[in-house]
Amino acid sequence: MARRRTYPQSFIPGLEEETAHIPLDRGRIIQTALQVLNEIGLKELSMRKIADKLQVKTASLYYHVKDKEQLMQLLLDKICGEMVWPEPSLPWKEQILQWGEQFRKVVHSHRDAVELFNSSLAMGYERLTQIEKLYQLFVSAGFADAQVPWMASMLKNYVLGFAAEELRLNAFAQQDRTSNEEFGEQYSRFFRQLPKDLFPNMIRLAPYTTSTDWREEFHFGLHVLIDGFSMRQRAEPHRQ
Amino acid sequence: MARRRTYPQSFIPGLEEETAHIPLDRGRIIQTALQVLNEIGLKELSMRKIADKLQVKTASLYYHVKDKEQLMQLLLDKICGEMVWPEPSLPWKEQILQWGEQFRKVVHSHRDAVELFNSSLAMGYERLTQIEKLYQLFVSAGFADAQVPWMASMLKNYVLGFAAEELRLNAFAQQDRTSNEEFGEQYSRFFRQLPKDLFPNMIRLAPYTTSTDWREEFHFGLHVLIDGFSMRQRAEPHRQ
DNA sequence: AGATTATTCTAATGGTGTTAGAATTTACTG
DNA sequence: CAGTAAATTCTAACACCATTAGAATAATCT
Repeated sequence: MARRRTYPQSFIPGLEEETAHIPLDRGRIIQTALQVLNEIGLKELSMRKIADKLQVKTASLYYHVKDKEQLMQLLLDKICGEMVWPEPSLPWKEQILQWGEQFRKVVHSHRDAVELFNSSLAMGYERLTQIEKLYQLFVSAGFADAQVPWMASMLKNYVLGFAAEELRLNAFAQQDRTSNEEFGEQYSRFFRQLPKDLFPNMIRLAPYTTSTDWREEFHFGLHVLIDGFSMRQRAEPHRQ
Repeated sequence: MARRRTYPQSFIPGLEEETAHIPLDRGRIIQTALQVLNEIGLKELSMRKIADKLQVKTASLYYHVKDKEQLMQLLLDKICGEMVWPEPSLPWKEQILQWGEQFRKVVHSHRDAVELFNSSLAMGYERLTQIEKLYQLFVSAGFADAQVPWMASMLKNYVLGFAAEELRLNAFAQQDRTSNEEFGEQYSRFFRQLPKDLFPNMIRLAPYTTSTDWREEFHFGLHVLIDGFSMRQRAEPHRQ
């Protein structure tokens, strides 16, 4: 019914409707913040830049959001909402593999999402749901109650830690000379210049660390965890 | 030989020697920064506060150090230097246990050391040494070359991820009402107020997550990793 | 139409990392 | 010892940042 504010906009007939300022709300702030995050990264993300993109003064954000910290939590929860769950009818080992892949995918689909995960405790709705489903997975697989949160935490931390390392190396590769033309070359040169008597293993294993197949390494770790878990299974899975 | 600067100091005979300003250098900056870090945490740590504690203007730091980032790297490397290594003659599984305990100890002995580890690639001398020794451990245990860096990375990330969660919960407990009188109470109330139909597992398992024996949980995870690793051992350990 | 509420803006505060260039102290040399 | 060169620290500023109080404006309701 009521027309929204047209405000400090030069009057251009016909265009008036499109360029009219629509009012702020959390959803729009979160959405825009996520957009800016993907463009410039967490380190450069500021309230000012979010407000600028919204064509709004910085202080206006604080009517809809308490802190920058709270906004980051909301961002994180929004990201968690994109998680896709493995089919519960699958064997638990297969479910864990898929859970890991999906989680890694989510983390990768937003710049610096890892640091967002590592900067706060899980309290948002989507994030809690993620944990709940993971608990359900382990419980259905027949693990002891006391160990379920532990294993869930391990799995979550594995994916986050792995993704963090991936991104660190990626960031390092791009920050350096001439984008990423011949990165592996320069990175392995760093290893070769190390004192051979002090770092024999690092130098010998350099080929495996300088150019690794991330996907293969990721699955290797998942299987290590699955094997370690399965040795602590107390009973047959009771499919409910 | 040459006397150091006495500079803008009120002349008190006898005390002159003690209160004389000693010149800056990297070592002293790092040492003081580490001290300030333990007092106020990484989030509050600033160049200004480090300089203040050194009774020096902020800009002076930049003659001895390029960035804040570089200073953080130096801090991290200094911390890594405190690592104590397990005896190589021990069985590899025992070595991994000890390595994990020692690393966790180091991380805990400096406030927010975890975030320091997660904020940069390993390039300092001490940090590289840490990795080298870990590689040596896995190599001696008879693992395939290609897998050694992967397993080392997993182990390192496990300890860091675990410590991060420990500290997050700790920080949350203290930030809240009236220091830490009855934290478990309030934390478990949070779980009880969740919708029972959406988070059945979280609520049922709350007792295990609200008050966990950190040491027991930590060892549980280490053993999970060790078991997972041991299934990929290709040969007998060749004790050199 | 007037009053009330909801939302946004103006303007300021106190913090941050960093730098250029002046001032000063130290080390060296004749 | 005097004078110069180098090493080190300081002054002063810049451009950011998160956050807030209170004025100004828009939306809504009576």
